[in-house]
Amino acid sequence: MVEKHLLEFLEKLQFLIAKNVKISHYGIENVKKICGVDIAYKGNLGFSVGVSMDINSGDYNYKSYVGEVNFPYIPGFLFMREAPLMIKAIEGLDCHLLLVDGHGIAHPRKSGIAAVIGVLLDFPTIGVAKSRLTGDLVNESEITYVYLNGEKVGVKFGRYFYSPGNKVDLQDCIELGKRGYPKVLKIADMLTKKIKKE
DNA sequence: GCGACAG
DNA sequence: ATCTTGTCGC
Repeated sequence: MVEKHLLEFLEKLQFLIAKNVKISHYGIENVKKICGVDIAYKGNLGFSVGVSMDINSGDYNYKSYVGEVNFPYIPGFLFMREAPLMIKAIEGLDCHLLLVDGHGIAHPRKSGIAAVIGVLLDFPTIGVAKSRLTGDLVNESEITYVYLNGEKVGVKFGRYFYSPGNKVDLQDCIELGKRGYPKVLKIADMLTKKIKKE
């Protein structure tokens, strides 16, 4: 159980993170090496894996980190549960764009886990989620956007949601979404479950 | 009060 | 996320 005053405090931090999110076009068509991070659990143990992949060759290498996780999952505060271990797993990896399992600014306070990690590391990030957290879906010329308070904060391709974390824009998310679910995240997810079995 | 609710 | 076999569908 997490006290109300702590969540209110965390909300203040999220507003500060959101204020520091930089939305600008990155141009992911030029990205050669991309990273992805995910986590799997076994009780209170979290197994996070960060993968760095060469877009052209498909070659990749990864780093993992195991640690105890006690903060509960609370919609809107996922970062408190997963960001610490995710950051540990990806530090040192070589790439210029990081994909995070979860939302970016498609969040009630525009501070999803991909935005938090992007701002803390001052690095380009895009959030890729398997389901909706907030916002309304609106179709506009072949594309499904996620609207929050009259603003486009993400897009949906297939069954996945893509939203800016930091230093990228909606166009980058659209270009990523068009490629289908990122292989680097699929590999991270696979390694994450494999490692927890050992 | 009721429904929604990333992983 | 995780607990879990076979099974319906593209």
